[in-house]
Amino acid sequence: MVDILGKGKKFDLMWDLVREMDDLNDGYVTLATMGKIMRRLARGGRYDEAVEAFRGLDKFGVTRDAMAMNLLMDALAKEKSVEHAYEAFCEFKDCTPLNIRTFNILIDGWCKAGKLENAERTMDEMKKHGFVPDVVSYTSFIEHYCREKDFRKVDEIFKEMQEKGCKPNAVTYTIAMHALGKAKQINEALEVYAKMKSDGCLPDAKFYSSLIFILSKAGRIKDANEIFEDMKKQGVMSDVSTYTTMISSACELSQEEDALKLLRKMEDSCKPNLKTYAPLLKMCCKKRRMKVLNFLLIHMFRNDVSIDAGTYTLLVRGLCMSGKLELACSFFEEMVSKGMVPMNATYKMLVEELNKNCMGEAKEQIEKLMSQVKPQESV
DNA sequence: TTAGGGTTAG
Repeated sequence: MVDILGKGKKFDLMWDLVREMDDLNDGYVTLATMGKIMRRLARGGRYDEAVEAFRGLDKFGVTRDAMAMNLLMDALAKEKSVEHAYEAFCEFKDCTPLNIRTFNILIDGWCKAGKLENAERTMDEMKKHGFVPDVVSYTSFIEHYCREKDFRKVDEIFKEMQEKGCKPNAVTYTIAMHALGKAKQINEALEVYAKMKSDGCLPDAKFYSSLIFILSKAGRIKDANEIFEDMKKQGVMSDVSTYTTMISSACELSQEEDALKLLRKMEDSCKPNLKTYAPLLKMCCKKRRMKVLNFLLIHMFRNDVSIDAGTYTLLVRGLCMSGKLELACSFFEEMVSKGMVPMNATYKMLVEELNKNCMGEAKEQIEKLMSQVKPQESV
């Protein structure tokens, strides 16, 4: 069912159909389907309809249990509409089972929206319902204070967790360490790593990937490499994000050989994605390495990774800056032919360069292409 | 069914 939900009008048609369905459902509509419908509606700003879908669950023989409730809460809160999630929570809390996740979704939503008082109020409400705040609840608050760079408050929450006997986990430590690294407090970030180890909490691939990132950004390439080697010894497999971080760091240093070696090596354990290729492509444009660029495009094709609008933009701009205008034009054309609309700034940059280089014919071609696309769909 | 990173510019 979900697979044929389709996009745009097709989705609306399916949603109308589901709405008009009655007890003839016969199990075609499952909670998973309804979860996706609610998410899709919330994403389109159709909050009331998402709530309506939840209200109608009984009709399909789908139980309105805590899991169903959380799917609705998550759909609404994820789409930057924690207020709507809370409204729905108030409507259903007395007639639907709740669990700790229901509250954690709301707490995280309030924290991400910067509405701390509401987050605290929801935490109190959670306690009244007999749930004890867990590591996820506290981590949402830590994330909020990290975003605010209020590390004194972050420490306070760590202390509170200790008092309550709630152990931070790899996610909690990743958030704190990453934020300190971003705030250029690299030593404090490394202290978090030390504390984590002394607490007996095992780092995972995502944690290592963050650690490698902040070390690289701080220019501590040797340390980053050591961590990359060390994680294997600790029994944690590098994943696509670890490799992407390492590749991106090598590219920033223009270390082409190292970057390509990593790309080759990662294929033994995981598949590169668009984010892996982006820094490589950027480096090739900058260094005018057209043969390597070509190699990468073939590599991407082989790995079934197709170029998105952001990557086309990167290519067009990168090639413009390196004076490879013919190639820039052909990527621009390819982008448009795939139905993507270039940003005005990218278009202007290309036209300006073509002008400077007296490439009148190519300029006309680009202008003609641009006049055929709808500007409101700019990406 | 809940929490974790850069990623198009600069």
